[in-house]
Amino acid sequence: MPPHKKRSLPPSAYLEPKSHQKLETVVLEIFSAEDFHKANMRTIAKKAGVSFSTIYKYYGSKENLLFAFVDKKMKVLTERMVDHLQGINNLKDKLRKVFWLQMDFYERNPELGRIIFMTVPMVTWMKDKTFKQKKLIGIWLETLRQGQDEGLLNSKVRAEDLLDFYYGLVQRSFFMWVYRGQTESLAGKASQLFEMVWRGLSNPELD
Amino acid sequence: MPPHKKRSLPPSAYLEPKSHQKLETVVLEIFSAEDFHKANMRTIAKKAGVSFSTIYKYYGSKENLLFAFVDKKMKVLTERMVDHLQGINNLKDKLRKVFWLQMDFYERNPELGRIIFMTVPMVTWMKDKTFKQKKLIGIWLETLRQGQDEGLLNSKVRAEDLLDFYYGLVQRSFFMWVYRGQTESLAGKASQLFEMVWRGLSNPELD
Amino acid sequence: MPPHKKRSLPPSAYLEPKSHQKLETVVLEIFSAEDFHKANMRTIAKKAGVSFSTIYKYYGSKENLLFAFVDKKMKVLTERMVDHLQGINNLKDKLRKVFWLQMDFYERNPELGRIIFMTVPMVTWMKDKTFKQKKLIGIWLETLRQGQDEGLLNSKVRAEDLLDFYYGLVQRSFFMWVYRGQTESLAGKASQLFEMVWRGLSNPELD
Amino acid sequence: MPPHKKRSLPPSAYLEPKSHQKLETVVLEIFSAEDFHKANMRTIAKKAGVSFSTIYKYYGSKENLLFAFVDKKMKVLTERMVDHLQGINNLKDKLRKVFWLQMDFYERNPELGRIIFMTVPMVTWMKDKTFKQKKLIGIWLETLRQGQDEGLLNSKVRAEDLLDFYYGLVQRSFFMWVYRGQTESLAGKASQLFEMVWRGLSNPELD
DNA sequence: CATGAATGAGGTTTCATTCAT
DNA sequence: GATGAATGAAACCTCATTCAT
Repeated sequence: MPPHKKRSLPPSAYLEPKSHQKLETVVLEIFSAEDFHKANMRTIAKKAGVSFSTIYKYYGSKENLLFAFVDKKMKVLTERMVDHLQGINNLKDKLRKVFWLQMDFYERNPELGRIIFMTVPMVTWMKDKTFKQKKLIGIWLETLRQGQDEGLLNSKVRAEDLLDFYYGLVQRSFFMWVYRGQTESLAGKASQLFEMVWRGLSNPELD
Repeated sequence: MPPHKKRSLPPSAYLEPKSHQKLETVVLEIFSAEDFHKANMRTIAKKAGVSFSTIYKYYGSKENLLFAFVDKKMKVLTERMVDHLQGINNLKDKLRKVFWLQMDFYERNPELGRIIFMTVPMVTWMKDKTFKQKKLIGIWLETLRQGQDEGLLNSKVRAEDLLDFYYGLVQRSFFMWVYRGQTESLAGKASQLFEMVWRGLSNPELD
Repeated sequence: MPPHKKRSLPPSAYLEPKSHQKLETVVLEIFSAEDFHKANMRTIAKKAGVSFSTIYKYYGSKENLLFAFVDKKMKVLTERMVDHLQGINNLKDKLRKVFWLQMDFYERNPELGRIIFMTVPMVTWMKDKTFKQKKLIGIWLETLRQGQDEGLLNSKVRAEDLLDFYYGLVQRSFFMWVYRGQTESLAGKASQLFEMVWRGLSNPELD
Repeated sequence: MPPHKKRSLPPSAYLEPKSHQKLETVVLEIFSAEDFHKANMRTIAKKAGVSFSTIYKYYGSKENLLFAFVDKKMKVLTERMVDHLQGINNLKDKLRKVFWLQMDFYERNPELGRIIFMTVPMVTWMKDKTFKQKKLIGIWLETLRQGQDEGLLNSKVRAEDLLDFYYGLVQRSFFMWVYRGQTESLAGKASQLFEMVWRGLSNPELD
């Protein structure tokens, strides 16, 4: 029984672990190198040593194939973020940590970042269920709203706008880091960049 | 003499104005609706009432076709931004104006925004010559550096990072505005959002 | 493994026998009906019930497609001619037999004759490897030279000219038979026409 | 009034004599070099220094353009043949002369021969009105029939078959002369080749 | 009337996806 | 269940021919 959309099964059920592992490497490599639509399924299959019919059996389509592996990788980051966002003590410290977490993660997984922010059109990406990140977003919004309620964060805009403010910088920073040649460390700049976001987010009346 | 790659000629020299106009509408419509690679050249030709061959004669490829019209539209925004950035008096007012300019522009040209930020992979877009925007970026950086020198803006990060901060919000705001259904006015929120950016950009020691 | 240019494999290895068979019929039908360049690949694919891409995968080009089938058909005639030309006993009887063979073959395969002599420019046909027919021509020349040596055939011209004399009639007869509406039997006239060729070929001093 | 199909007007009425002359050279050169369908109208126009729209105005189509010039050139040969065929005294001498005439003509106008026998599919050529050569063929057949009636020529076949016999050799000889590299003189071999045709044509009972 | 521009058709190529073994 | 073959769609490209100025 080919799993197709049943991605709730443990990954090991998908393919032989070896092929699965090889495929992961190849998928991230190929999709991060060029436009989504320039990536070639036959090349992927060949490089991974799996017949492309098998890939179709397990993943159903090019998009699903990509998303399966992106989702898997993103879960790691997402879970770490969830951990840090929940059970807030000091809001600023938490947000700083989460910001650094992301910068560090994309710096160490630049293929992931390239795929999410550069080679796959947002519009394609939006169709994937993982995009919504309901749980994560929920926690974010709750956290930010709490910050607003406590008078720590700017209340003149909706919590969603605060989130956009935050994520806009994450995305742009990664993108320009790649564009400018990945010279300095992304995570290294996280602290200073975060200070800027924080000032943007925080309640102006506190000053 | 079809211009092919000689895009230095005035746009009116490309095709008969009528066809050119029709093509513009259709190109923006089609490419903003879906992924770049799902747009169909034959459909575009048919809808625009221009022959398939003529399009290839003038634009040479799918990418060129899209970029020709995107570039043209972007010039309008770009020039307005250049105007407002140059000859700064009050830095904050200028940046606020430019921020509003962009929000307003994308709100009134959502197809443009969708193309740039959503349907075309960044990586494709980066290859287009318009992407670099040397002049505009130059003015931005100069402006921001001047602000840093005058102690108005945060000097702990490079001017480039300030720019990323600014543009990250522009892009994310537009994207989420579309994602959330384009209900409220983008330009309407510009003022409040700008206050946030400004706080992020400005010199923390001034408080 | 599609054979591409490896036409040394047995024909049955090319495509599924059924498609191959259907394609053969359609190719001969379409290319014999009109100019080579008026034959439409898409129509051929549709008529043969084989996909366009499959044809290109196996044959690579319009010319290859045509020649693959022409070559195949010609082999039958060629082999029969080789059989009859080798091991000569009575020269005249042999040549008569071979002449009849060709007339009969083209009468029963008029599409073949139309393709070779009428719809495809000689110049195109000459580029095909089958055109040279090294083996067949070799045997012909040897045969004719032997006839010259034995004093049976005219020795005032080269064996090549004798061959031209012979083949000129074959081609012209077929062509005019078609042009005049394919009314009488071609093979039926073979005997009398051959007597003329023979008189042309034979040693005038024998009379 | 563009002449289009009114090719009865004197050639000088077609285009300015200079362009006309230039066009003739170019047309023969280009169409003799390659397949009819590989000849490019734009190249022809460019080489001849005439706009291709003008060519279309005067000739209406690629085929007409070619045939106009081929017809013109062929008329010279045809008229000479007519002269020699009419008013026969000694049949054999006349046919020999006509045979030589053709060989010599094609040897000195190889582009013509290439066009007629090699680069244009017979089937295309047949559609041109010049192909029929009613007058010439009429005289030929009359001549041959008279020869049959006088007991000089073989009466077992139709006069048409005698003609095929004759023309088959002309065509094949030219073709193979080109194929073999145009080394020896075509006209030089005419005499000996004619002896062969004559023996083929002539009444076997005379021997 | 002569011309450059536009058109439509069709060859070629590359893929994602489906089919049949 | 895994695979190679087949399919269909669409980009790309070149022309003969027609159109509009």
